[in-house]
Amino acid sequence: MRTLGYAVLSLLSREDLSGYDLKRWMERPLGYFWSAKHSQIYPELARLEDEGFVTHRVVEQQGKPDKKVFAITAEGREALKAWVTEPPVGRAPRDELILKAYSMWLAEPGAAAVLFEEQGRLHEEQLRHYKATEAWMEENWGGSPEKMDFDDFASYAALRRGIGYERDYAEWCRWVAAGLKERLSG
Amino acid sequence: MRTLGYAVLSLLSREDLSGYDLKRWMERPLGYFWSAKHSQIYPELARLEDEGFVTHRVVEQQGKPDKKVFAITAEGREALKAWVTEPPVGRAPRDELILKAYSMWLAEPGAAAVLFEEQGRLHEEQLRHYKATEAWMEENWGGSPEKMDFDDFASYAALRRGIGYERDYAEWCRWVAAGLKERLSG
DNA sequence: TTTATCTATGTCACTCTTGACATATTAACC
DNA sequence: GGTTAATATGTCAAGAGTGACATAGATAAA
Repeated sequence: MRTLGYAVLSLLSREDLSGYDLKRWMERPLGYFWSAKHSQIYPELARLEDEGFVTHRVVEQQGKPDKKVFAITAEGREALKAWVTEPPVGRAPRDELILKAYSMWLAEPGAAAVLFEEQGRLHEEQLRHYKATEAWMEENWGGSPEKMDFDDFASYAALRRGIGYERDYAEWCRWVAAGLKERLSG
Repeated sequence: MRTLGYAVLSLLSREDLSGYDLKRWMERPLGYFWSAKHSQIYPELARLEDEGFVTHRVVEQQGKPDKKVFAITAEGREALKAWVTEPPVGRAPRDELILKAYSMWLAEPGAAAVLFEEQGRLHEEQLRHYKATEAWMEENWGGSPEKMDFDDFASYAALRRGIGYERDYAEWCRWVAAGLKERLSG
């Protein structure tokens, strides 16, 4: 099975969801580390159902169209559990901003500094958002990681990676921008 | 043009290279932040030549097959320069290990701890490699970033992002593993 | 002499992913 | 009554990327 299938199962292992619900989780917050569009999700759900990893029931709603709510099966949960402790398949890292940094010597230092300051602000903004979520989790999930339920700790751990990433990325952007500004005057 | 084209131009802006040379740069060190296989590189070179961004000449070698050495054109250099200060196109981040962390509550804490310790070691190893390169650069390129040539500073900046990334990633892996071990005993 | 390896260049089928197209229900607003 | 937006589910064409296939010159080792 491909990683997308496990991403879907990882959400369904916590809660029954429709394709539309999954689409929104794949935007935020799961999308912060694994994203997919609805054009991938609906065919993937059909495959997972073919393979016996999920089932669905149609739910009628008032004020909204009917929906198909998917649930993970015992086989699905077993497959997901087995996958969790397998080493991840190595993906080629691709970061366009680092590539731009590698070529920034061709550009005007001032124009490049603007870019890295802008990007730094974007990462700082994302960091603030993550920090607010972290504070909410710590308040509502027992104060410290050791006291959290295991599933809450798993969510908290994923968030902590996001915090580290954005903090470090923002700092690097500021450092690059500062280095560029030195080349402006002296 | 797609990012792959600019990755190729970014290498050719520093040095004339054959498709085979580019392939090796795309493994290491450029591959640390933008990678491509030779099956992508050769067609891309043909496209770049069609568009007038590169030219090539055939070079005969002793003891090796002939090669086509590519050089960036003035148009290619201009296109690359303009691209450098444009904001990067947002790519969907995908990190399978964070997805595994998000689902680790389904697994045995001990088995999951083994995974995160393993992955932590891999990131520490990459970090050591980067740190050795950093030391080499500082020794050979003037001691500190401000004293470096602009193109050397650009390479150094790209490396510094890698160092921050691996350091922070390794630390997160150790932190997750420690949290999992607590759930083993108490 | 055969085999393996490195250099060197290319093509092709397949998978993954995206963006556009397509349709339908219901609510809210003008 | 018409428009817009949110909910809800799907398909399809195209692009990006990988792995396998293919060929070939030259060296070195067995």
